Amino acid sequence: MAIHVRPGQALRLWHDVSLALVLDDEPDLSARQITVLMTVYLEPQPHTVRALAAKLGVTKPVITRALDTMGRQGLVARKRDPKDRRNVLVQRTVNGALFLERLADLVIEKAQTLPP
Amino acid sequence: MAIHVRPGQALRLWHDVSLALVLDDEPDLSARQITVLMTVYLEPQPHTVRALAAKLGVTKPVITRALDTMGRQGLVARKRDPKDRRNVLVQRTVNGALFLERLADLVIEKAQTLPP
DNA sequence: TTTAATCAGTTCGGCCCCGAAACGAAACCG
DNA sequence: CGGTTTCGTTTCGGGGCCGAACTGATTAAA
Repeated sequence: MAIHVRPGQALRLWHDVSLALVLDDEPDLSARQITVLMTVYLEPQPHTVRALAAKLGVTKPVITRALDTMGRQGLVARKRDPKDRRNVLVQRTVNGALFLERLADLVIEKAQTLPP
Repeated sequence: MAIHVRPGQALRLWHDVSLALVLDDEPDLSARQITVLMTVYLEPQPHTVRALAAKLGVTKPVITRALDTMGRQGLVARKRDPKDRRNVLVQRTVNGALFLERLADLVIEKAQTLPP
């Protein structure tokens, strides 16, 4: 079920959602942070720091810091891998699921009200 | 011509586009910066610093700094309003239009390849 | 014409992120 | 075992963005 959009609609959609994210009072996530978050929730588990860094094309400290920040906001959680205690498994949380649910609703709402 | 998307598709679309933006080597724009940029290109001119700040719900220095950064990258230009020389008019550039054209293409491409 | 209002920009201290490099813990391996 | 690799994290110096407050320029009002 491919979705067809025209250029003006694509830009308008991206603008409207971005503006809504900027306007709400929660602190803005950076492009990298939100990409980490969505990867954790959309791609199959498990997620390690190393794998996330490779997938985004960034260094490991970037992932560590993103997990610090988003962990403080309760959007993700860390857990040591019991099989190999060098690994850290990034886990989903209720808060994170709710955040992405709201983002999805926002995209849907803005897509529906798109001018022709 | 409203566009209908389901939650999983909305998140997948946002993720795929964000990941593509993170992966390319150009420096990432912040959520505020990209919102300023799109507002300038999508909303009717003219755009002043004060009006942009009000529309995004941020302070004026945020807009000034965003214009500094994006001006350095050639995405927008500043021009004094000849009618009222206190005002700065934010103007579009070829580079900025190209950037947003690529963003629109990215959204369209990711929307087309969306799983059902 | 002097005063007040309204622009955008700058300054300030504080905070967060950046990549490269060094680090400690854990697992592997000869 | 001891040495090496592979984890994630921390440290470091540098740079950008943050809002509040202030500055300088321009316009409007009295």
